[in-house]
Amino acid sequence: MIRVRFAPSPTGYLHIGAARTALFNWLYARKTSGAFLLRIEDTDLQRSTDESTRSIIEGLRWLGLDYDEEIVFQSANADKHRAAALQLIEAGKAYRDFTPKAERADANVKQEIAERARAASATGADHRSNPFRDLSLQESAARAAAGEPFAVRLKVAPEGRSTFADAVYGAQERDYSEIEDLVLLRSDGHPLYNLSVVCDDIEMRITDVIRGQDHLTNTHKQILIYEALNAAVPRFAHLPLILAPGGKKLSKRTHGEIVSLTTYRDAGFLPAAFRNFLALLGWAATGVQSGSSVAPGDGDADAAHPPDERIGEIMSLSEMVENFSLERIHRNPAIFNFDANNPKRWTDDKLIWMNAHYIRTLPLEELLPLVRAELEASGLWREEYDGDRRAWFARAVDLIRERFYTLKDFSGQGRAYFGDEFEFEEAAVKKNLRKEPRLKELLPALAARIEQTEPFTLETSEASLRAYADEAGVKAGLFINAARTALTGQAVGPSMFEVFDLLGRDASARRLREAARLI
RNA sequence: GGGGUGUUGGUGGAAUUGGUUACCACGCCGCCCUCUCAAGGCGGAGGCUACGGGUUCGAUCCCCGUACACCCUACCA
Repeated sequence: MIRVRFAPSPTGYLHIGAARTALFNWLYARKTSGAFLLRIEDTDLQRSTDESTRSIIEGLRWLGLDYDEEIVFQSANADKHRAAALQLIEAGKAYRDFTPKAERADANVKQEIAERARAASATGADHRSNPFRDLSLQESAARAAAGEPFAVRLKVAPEGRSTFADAVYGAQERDYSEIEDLVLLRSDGHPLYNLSVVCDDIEMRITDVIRGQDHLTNTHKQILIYEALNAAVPRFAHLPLILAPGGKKLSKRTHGEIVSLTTYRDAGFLPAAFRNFLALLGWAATGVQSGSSVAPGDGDADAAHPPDERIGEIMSLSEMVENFSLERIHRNPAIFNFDANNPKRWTDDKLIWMNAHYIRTLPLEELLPLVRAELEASGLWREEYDGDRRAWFARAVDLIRERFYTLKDFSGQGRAYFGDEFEFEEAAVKKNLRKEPRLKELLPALAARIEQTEPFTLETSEASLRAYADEAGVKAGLFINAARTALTGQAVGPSMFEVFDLLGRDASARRLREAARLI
């Protein structure tokens, strides 16, 4: 059985790239009827926080990615990792390195690495020239027993090469001479990343490791550890990275909240929409695109892919699962567009479009609870929306959702539909009310007509308004636009008579009168 | 310094294991619809498939080189 895992380190919020890795692991598990496990890699005690762990779990729940089995906390396995390292020493596959630990500042590691490499090539030193590499086991054990601190390094063979077939990137190989004797255990006894990952993956019986491409070259080192431990090597699939605009690495540090999953949740994105968008970063469901190569009148040619069976970009979770395959993941990095300085289009255009698409096409029953949550959060929710006015609420949401991009719009632009306290947009007041001074008298008169309209429906409200426009000698459009601003505070919105009908006679008339005061 | 991976219009992707005018979505522009704005429908602009060679009757697709980007190279993860 296929077993995959998502293994984030809880050192901050869950970001976009990690979320996609989780999604792909989940899709693969569900597609293959395998297991999707969650492991929190909290070995870096300095940086790991419970809050991050909670946000990761919340993020997965928000995305609808349920995990099987108990969460594994890597820190709980540290003793096992240490034991594994010590066992490798006994087996002669690792050695104690008594070289004093070199202190280095995080800031210039890259530079230091390059300098060290240059120096090494100048002196002819290679990765196997560690003086403690061939120390006898007895002497090594004796020095350790005497209390001398040591790190544990894996003994990498001087000759040969490591190879593996990546499900995405294909055949990979790396000469052993490129790989140093990697440290398994720090001199303070703390197990290091590569060891911990391998030990845990073995213990969790992971069959397929699906993770970011940034680990592609690390994989060779991990394979060496698997081999030293005599464990079966899993299959690997590396995912192309998601980059920031300009091809830069996505980073919490430089890009901040804008790459955090919670930002999108809090900004009113739908999990289904966000998931769909993420799935398209680095993966295409199929080569068959809706609308492509359709020969009109040639029914047979298209029989293999009837229009409704073609896979477009909009996919439900089950469609994603159905169509998912590692083979269709491609190799080049994807850029996730965002611009913190552009309030209107602060994140990827396609993501915004997709969210709007979901808002307007989701079955109403699925959207309603999401809108309810938004209204509750902004104090606009009323219990009657779930009781007497349930049908009204559904109709209101259905009417206004067409123009909305995020759930936030229901409490923002949509505010006037759910209560009397709303703001007037200055531009709308200017354009639709103040531009025609006569409206100061006409609006209350129109309100009176509205009040006399019986019954008050979509049709009768329109008839009344148009009739009064004729009498007053103005265009109906003047009243319609003025009414839109009077009733909703805005210059844009649904068909005005729908709004009259929805808000009802009394509220409509009242707001028309009140708006006259703004002129 | 070394190694790895990648490069299709602004963005995400497609192109049936080389085969006609490189396709779709988002974005952009225009038209239609119209009480506004969206949505929807229709149409358009935008690419010498990073660049330079090679193989081939033919290359987005295969090979080599260059450039650029990213990743790894740490007693970080």
